[in-house]
Amino acid sequence: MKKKISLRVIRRISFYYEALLKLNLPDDYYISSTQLEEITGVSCNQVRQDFFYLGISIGKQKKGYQVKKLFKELKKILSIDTGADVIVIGAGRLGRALSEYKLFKVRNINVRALFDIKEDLVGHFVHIKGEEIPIYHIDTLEEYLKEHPNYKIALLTVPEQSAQMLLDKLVSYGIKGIVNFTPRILKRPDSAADVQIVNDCIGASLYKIVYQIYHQDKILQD
Amino acid sequence: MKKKISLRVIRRISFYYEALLKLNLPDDYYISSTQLEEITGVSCNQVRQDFFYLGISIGKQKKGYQVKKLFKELKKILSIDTGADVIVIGAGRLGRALSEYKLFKVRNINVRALFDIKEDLVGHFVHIKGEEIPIYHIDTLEEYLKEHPNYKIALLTVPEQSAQMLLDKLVSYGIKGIVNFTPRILKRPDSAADVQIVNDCIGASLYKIVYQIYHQDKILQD
DNA sequence: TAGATTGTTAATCGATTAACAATC
DNA sequence: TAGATTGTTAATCGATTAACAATC
Repeated sequence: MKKKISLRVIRRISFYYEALLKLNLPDDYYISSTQLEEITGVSCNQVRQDFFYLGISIGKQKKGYQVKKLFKELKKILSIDTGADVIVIGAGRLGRALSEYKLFKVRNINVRALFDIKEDLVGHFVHIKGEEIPIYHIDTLEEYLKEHPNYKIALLTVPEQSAQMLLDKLVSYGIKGIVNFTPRILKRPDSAADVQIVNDCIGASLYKIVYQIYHQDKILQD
Repeated sequence: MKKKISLRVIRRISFYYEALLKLNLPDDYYISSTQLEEITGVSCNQVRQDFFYLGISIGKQKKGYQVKKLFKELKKILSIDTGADVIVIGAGRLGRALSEYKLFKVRNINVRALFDIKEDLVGHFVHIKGEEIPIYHIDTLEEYLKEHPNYKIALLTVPEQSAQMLLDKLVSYGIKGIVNFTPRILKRPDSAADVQIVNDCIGASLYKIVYQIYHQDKILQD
């Protein structure tokens, strides 16, 4: 039996980490699950359940969790000290917006290069706080990944027509994790059981809001 | 008791709709839940359960669902004929990327205007297939919403420091649904129980992939 | 008729919430 | 000690999967 980690747990762990970062408390301060509830909106029971599930048992009764220790545990789970290198396939507006996404830096997730097929993008750079991330031609992708065998993760932001083809290529080049931001549901090639693929549905939360606003008549009152 | 609609159901309904659009089948073709499974990856049991839950009972035994009727039902749920008008607060890269997001058009979700505080953005336009969407100064937002009282939904893509302040303003101006794309968890003002707020966590699926790739050692085999 | 597929109910699975003994 | 807070188990809730009678 695989121990499963759900997207929701990881997202909450991110919340705890980011909230803690923002509060900028002294290392030896003790924070309780109730306080974490106040700043993250996640119930204190859920907080403790998450910690229990992930084996974080550093709490002191009557005090809470020492900020220094808690940081260490959260960083471990989120691989923040190791960091992660990612490449972005598709240098359109979405690809570039993701490349400069602020929270990726906080999480030590580093976009190393973008790839596109459009000649007028190739050769340019995306500027991120002093750093310049190059846009390469998609034809050089295989070569690039041979030179950087430790880059394991790709974000896919290409037009949907070429999405599945590029996913298959990425897998054949040795990529192990792909986040699909295209509107098409992509499937993992049968040959690649060890590759993680997540379909990220960008509009989903908006669609829910639209439903709720335009179907209020149908929602019964409590 | 409110009948709750989960984000997941709405997302799957979107999948069915988009898949059907792409296939471009004749109106009188009958598609089965098994076929829907093949093209969307959602199990046929889940498909029928979703239809049952939402009151779609147009199936014919041994045949399936008539494409024309199914389209009609899905459109109704997704408010596609009515459409939805939205505004975008924050005209940075993410705000502009969302404004031109292709699937919003498919869903008849129309971005009508963007708002920003930066003088060098104000007065410009975001170009979307022949349409030009204006970027206005944030100070004109109240006035703008008075002129467009039927615009009920806002996407929030501003820097996190000003996020909660702007959310409160949006609510006070009469906005009824807000999708928060900023990295901060925002809370609904106590006064506004009827306002829908969804926090959209952009990186979450990437974070899950990072976890799985860097913690493979910890995941037990089946 | 025999086979296929729906609509619906029941069973299972997973995630959240509640409860509480332990103890600092 | 009394009060507070953890770690952990149990109860609840919700979502998915499985099953199957109805029937075209």
